[in-house]
Amino acid sequence: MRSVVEDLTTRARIRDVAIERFPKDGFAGTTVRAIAKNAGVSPALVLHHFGSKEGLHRACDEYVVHMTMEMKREAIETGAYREPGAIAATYQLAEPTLRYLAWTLGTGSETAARIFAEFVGEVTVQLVQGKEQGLINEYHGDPQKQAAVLVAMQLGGLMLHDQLTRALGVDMLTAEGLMASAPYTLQIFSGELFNREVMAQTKQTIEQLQPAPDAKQRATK
Amino acid sequence: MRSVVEDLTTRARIRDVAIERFPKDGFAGTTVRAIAKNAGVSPALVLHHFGSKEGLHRACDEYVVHMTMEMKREAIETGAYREPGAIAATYQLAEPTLRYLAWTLGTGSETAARIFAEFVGEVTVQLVQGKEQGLINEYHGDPQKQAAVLVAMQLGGLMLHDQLTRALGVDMLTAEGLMASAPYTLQIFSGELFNREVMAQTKQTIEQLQPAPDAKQRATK
DNA sequence: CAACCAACTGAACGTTTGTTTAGTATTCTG
DNA sequence: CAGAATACTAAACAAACGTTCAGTTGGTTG
Repeated sequence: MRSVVEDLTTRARIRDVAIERFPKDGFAGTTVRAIAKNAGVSPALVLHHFGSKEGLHRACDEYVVHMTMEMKREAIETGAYREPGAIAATYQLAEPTLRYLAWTLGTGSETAARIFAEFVGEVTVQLVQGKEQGLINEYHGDPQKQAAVLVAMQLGGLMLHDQLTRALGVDMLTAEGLMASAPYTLQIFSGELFNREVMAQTKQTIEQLQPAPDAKQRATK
Repeated sequence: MRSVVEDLTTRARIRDVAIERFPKDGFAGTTVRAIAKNAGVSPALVLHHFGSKEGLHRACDEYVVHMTMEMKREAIETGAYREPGAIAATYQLAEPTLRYLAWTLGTGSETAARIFAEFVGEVTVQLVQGKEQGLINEYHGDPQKQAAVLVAMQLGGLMLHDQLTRALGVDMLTAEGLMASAPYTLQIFSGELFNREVMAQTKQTIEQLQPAPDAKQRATK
């Protein structure tokens, strides 16, 4: 909606400050006055540009969603990412944007649902297409559900970036951090971590405990 | 610290209301008055019991951490959980407790770090011991780092419970939800999802791009 | 029964909150 | 260069905030 050219305006500066502060102190915990002070303007100007504090929140959401989609689209076009997919590309976003993204996902807001659904949709396509191309062996059950579980796993690393950064000793919001964690992720995904027999047995046990996918509406115990 | 017996007091009721509201509206977004109203007491009583709003926050943290550790200890003693470990047992906690846990993990607080480290510590032991017992084939590099990545993945499902609940059609904060997602998780962990050759190639590419684990302190780019 | 202590409330406190309003610079437009 | 729109501020507003304080209740103890 807003072009990149006019994106260095005072309005943009205010928004960028908000994007930085909201994840840190929460929405209610971030005051309009604090944002204004950080942006070097009066509190009234913040509301002049965004109507209300909630309006500023919406503008931040929109911007971050826009940037995320843009980054993914670009990554897909240039092919500059590898399996398991779209999320890896996200890490090319600026750090505050990533922090905001992780924060939003945890709020359970409508924006969070939108972003999650977007990721799931894309990974679903990658699963189905990948299967045809031989990149994917076999997904369990519904590809959309398989994608959702996969996306949740990947985003877990994003949402817990602070903890992972400490554990791995590399900033997880940078490409370097993603690279550092990738071998560990791949070790898990490759099936080389857990013993095959134990897993197969566990899988069988779980599937026996569960009703068949068709048999719905059973009385609870 | 506090026994289970005296845990149905007014004090406990106030704390339980706080545990329910903090994840929903955030710390700053939850008012002492709202908590008092929900607990059916005066705002002054909240501060009488907990000293301050921040004191209430600490009490909630302590309680949830205590319950989490207790649940894990019990699960380990009875052996009532399977790989990949300690996190699965956590799902036996009450739903508000789980929501609070997920929220805290996202705040990056000291409590979050404590809980994460606790999980990582336990999973690390499981990895090392599991390898001796043949349950674990081979972890990549440092077992603690491998555990951290594993824990982050698993907790991703917890933190994104709202989204996963929608995607899978089962409440992810119940044992039923965990069971429903398990086959999808296992499909990923078993190595049956992604093509082996593609993964091996990706792994090799990444390891080539990275310096050897020993060679530290290289100039950036 | 007196003395005490913890549980609990109503009312008020000073502060901070988001927002409004009236007005001043600055920039665009014909 | 007049005029209109836009960018921006200082000051003030009512509402809501966390917290305090003085006081009441109800059970326990000597």
